[in-house]
Amino acid sequence: MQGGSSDPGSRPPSATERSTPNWSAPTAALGSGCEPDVEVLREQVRAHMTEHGLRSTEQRRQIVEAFLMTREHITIDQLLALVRSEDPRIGYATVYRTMKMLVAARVAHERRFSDGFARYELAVGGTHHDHLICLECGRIVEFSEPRIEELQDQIAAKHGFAVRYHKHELYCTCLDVDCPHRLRAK
Amino acid sequence: MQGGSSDPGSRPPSATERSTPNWSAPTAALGSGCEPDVEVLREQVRAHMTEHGLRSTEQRRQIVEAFLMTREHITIDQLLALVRSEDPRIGYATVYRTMKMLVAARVAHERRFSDGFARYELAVGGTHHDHLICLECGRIVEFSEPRIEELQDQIAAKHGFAVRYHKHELYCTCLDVDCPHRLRAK
DNA sequence: GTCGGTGCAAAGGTTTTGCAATAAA
DNA sequence: TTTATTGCAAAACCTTTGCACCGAC
Repeated sequence: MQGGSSDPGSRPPSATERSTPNWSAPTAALGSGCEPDVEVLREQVRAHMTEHGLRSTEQRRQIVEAFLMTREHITIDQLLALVRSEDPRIGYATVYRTMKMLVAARVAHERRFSDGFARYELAVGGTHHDHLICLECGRIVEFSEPRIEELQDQIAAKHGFAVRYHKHELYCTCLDVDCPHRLRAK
Repeated sequence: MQGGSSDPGSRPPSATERSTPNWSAPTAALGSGCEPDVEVLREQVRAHMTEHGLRSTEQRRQIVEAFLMTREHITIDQLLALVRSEDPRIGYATVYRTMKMLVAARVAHERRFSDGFARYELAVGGTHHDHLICLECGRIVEFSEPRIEELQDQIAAKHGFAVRYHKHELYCTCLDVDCPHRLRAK
């Protein structure tokens, strides 16, 4: 569905309207219990920018704020849509560049699941985790299992390697046939 | 086949010379002990083509044979280089299309590690496995660990999901400082 | 006034597709 | 002859980059 975009000319010309896949709704806020300490992250951004002589612009502020309010694995497109609702003139490239900066500041993690879109999540504490992605309802759930990490290290060692980082993604379907999140029938 | 050009011009014009990364040498043959039953796979291809009314062309034969002789996780570029050494007129698109066919015939598995290239491996029996990729020497080692699979299922179930497929990649470095495969110093 | 940031367009890099020519059945 | 396949070029697709103008400091 194209046409609805509030600013046609600001995307790469060849790109037809991108449809961010059903994975992960772009909701900006969520009210779960455990809020990561956004203030700490905000301060981390500030420190990084000062340290590197980066300037504080209105666009950056908006993009960073939109991202910090997010509790989802958000795509560039979703983030762009969010900030454009406040200022339609913000461009793609700025969002890309700002997210690169946030990754460099260790405030965001970049994830690439198998749908071709980069996604960003808050880098909360030292929490390492992996992901479960539902193929039906698009939910992305984080998990961490020390026993798996342990087995990984053993496997690597057995072959003469040490694990530096890993990628572990479980592509799933809902067990509950009536899952309210389900988007398409199977 | 048209076009007399023996080689240049057969790639997409914008593409500068592609350098397949250091991962996985394109060697066509290898003499390890356990040869997968290539004859079974060949028959599977034949059956698939008959069943779908696909025609047997010289190009397809060459590409399929080159792939079946492979014991590595081969990229399109590597495969193209192999078949071009026999017939320089074979084009990119044909290799892509043939590999898609082999995946459909369940003779090849497509893998995408995090370097942007699709890789193909023989689909031997029902063997499921995951991969360990060395960041230094480029080796790709297959592993399978039932205890991990089990934990995965438990994790998914705990969240109300069932695993359909998964991706588990260990990016490693060699433990042996003098690893003969090492390509670059750390 | 400097120099980094922004927005746009164009380019990168891998994969896919449209099309006219070609060849398998 | 009919219809699938080929090779080429161009397009698709997400991301990055070049550049002129703009704005933070």
